[in-house]
Amino acid sequence: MNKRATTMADNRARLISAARKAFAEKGYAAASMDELTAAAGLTRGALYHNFGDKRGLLAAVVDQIDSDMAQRAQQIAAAETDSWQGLLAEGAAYIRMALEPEVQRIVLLDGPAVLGDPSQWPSQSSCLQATRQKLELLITQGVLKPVDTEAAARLLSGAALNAALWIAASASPEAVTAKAVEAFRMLASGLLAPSAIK
Amino acid sequence: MNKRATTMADNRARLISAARKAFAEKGYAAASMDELTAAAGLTRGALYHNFGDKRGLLAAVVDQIDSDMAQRAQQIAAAETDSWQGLLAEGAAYIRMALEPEVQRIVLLDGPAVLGDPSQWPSQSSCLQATRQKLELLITQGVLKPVDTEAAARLLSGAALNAALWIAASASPEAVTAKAVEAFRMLASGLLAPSAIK
DNA sequence: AAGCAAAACATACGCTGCGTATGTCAAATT
DNA sequence: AATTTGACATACGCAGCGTATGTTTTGCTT
Repeated sequence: MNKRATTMADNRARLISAARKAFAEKGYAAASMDELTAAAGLTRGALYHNFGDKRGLLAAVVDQIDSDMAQRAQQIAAAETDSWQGLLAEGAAYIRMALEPEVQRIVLLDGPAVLGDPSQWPSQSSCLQATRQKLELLITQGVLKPVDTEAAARLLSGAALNAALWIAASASPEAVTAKAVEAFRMLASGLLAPSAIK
Repeated sequence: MNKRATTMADNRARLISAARKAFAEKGYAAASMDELTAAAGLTRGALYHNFGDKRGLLAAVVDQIDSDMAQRAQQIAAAETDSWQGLLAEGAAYIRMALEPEVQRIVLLDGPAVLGDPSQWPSQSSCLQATRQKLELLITQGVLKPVDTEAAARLLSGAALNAALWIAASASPEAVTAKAVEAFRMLASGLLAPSAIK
């Protein structure tokens, strides 16, 4: 195999890894590219060659974290047999994931501010796509009212996001998480078809 | 009256006004303080004397816009006789207000990224407070289930925010706004007490 | 196998922009 | 009227991004 390609892939991975730490700890604006690359054992030369600019690096980092999140959510949702319970579990999972500094600081705060609307990202915000598919399934099953799935997925993810910001800023994360998850379930139940209400 | 105080208040107002424009058009990070102050007929000296630093200016701008929003929402909600309809109208109003560049770019994107959680702002995010009070009223009236009002207000505002980001990035804002408002109403109806469901 | 071309990364430079330290002038106080 | 206070301007230093240029290793060609 190509030695060039492997070392380059390795360097990219190390830069992204260092960026995840730096962006999560200092925030995008305060993260120094010199420190970042030095921590990865490289210089800014490697950075601008691989990612174009600082924004490009953030985009790569966001893409990676977003993929991780979607994968984890997939597993959690798959554990539920009922699709409706799966949706609720997924929402709760997103709220909890959003408590991690990497997710919150990078994906939820700096990401939209620097890169723009999440749905326009190359990853297309995998999380959004996943919940949307789940909603479509539930509608065909007659569990939900025939709502616009993109709209519902957007609002639900937005609700989860703000819940996370709230929890992260609160003094007692556990208690607040419980409240947030309950409120999330209540809001989501507004999508239920009349026949599906227990 | 003091001449010092009046001119100082005037200068503060002019700086905030110029900042609203610059931050909305270029974003917080890309807005130059030299250009900003020059546009207001002043220099950076006035800025650092009045607001401490760039963040301080953003905080002042956010505070002003947030107050404006709350006031406008108050009027809109007051036009509705039914409290429940008032809540829905207020939500729709927030979604529409969030389409304005000043609100979206400054309050919803850069604000949280630079200043942190909105509920910790000096204005305490007036919008959040307003919806929360409305929710409390509706619960005492028996219209809503006894949900935690802070949680519900947070998630609702989060949903409205993401709806706005979605609309702003879309090609046909009108059509998307209709979908978003409908989904918002559906989610909010999840808070309704069983007896209040028509 | 040897030389060549290309690419990955390092080094060096310039420019922008924030924050601060110092200066100045008007206004309020006495 | 003199003095002091304070609002704002001017001047400086420093950090950090992006780019232009240099260097070395790799992979291909003949």
